[in-house]
Amino acid sequence: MKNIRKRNPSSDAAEIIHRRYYEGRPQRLAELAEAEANDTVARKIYELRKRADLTQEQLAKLVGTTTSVISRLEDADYEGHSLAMLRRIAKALNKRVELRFVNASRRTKVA
Amino acid sequence: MKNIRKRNPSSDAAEIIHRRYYEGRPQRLAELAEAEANDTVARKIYELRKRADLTQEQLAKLVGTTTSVISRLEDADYEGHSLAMLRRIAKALNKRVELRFVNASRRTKVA
DNA sequence: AGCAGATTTCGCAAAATTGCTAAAGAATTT
DNA sequence: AAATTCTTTAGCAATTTTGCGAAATCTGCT
Repeated sequence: MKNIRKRNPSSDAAEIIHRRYYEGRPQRLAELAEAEANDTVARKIYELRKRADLTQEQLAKLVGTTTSVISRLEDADYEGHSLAMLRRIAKALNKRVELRFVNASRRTKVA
Repeated sequence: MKNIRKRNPSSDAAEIIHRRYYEGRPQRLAELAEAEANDTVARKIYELRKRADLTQEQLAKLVGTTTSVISRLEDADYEGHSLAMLRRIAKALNKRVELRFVNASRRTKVA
C-alpha cells in the first residue's frame, strides 16, 4: 500500500495504525469491519491481506500472480481494479465480493 | 439483460418479473434492495436502470457510451466488469459503488 | 553497518475490456 | 401487421489491465 504523498515509506499511516492497534490484538480486528466500509478498494485489499497475516508474496502465490501486481492493487492511486481480480483475491482468502449500488450521499451501516 | 438459456427473448424471467411486480408499484420497489444483494452484477445494473426508468440508450448517454456496451454489461454471461465502469454507471444514476469482502459462505443482511 | 525479508517501481508483452458502427432480433404501439 | 422503439449481436480498433522479471527502496534485526 503506497502512501499518497510520501514517496515510499512503508511506515505510512495505514502501516502505523495497523501495528499500533491491530497486531496481535484479536479484539481490535473486529472494529475493522466497520471502518472498511468507508475505505478505498486498495486499502481493503491491504487490510484483508494483513488480517490474513500474509506477505504480498504469499498472497500473490495464492492468487496466482506476483508481488508487483499485489503492490499495484494496494496502491491508493491505482484505480484500475477489475471485478475479476477482486474475486480472485477474495477467493484466495476464502471471501467473496459483495457489491452494491447505494445512494450517492448516504452511507449504509452494516449489521 | 440476456437470459442464460434462451437466446434473445427480452421476455426473459427478469423482464417478466419486473413487469409483473414492479412496474408502477412503488411499494414493491423497496423489496428490490433486499433481493439485490444476492444478484449478479449484470442484474444489478439491469434493475438499477429499470428503476430509473431508463432505456439502454438513455443510460448509455448518461454514462457516455453506447447501447451495445450497456447490453453487454447486463448480459448474465458477461463477467468482465471493471470497477471503473461500475462507478461510471453509479455516478450517472447518482449512486455510488460499495464494495466489501465478506466471508465466503455467509450472506450479510443489510440495514 | 550489514543482511535478509518485504514492498515498490519500471518497462514491456499479453490478455481483457471498452468504444463504436451497423445490422438483426424482439417488444410495444398504433 | 406495420411502424416504431428497444435490445442484442458481431467485428474490429483503441484503451486498459494483467503478467512478469529485475532493480531499487525500505524495514527489521543482529
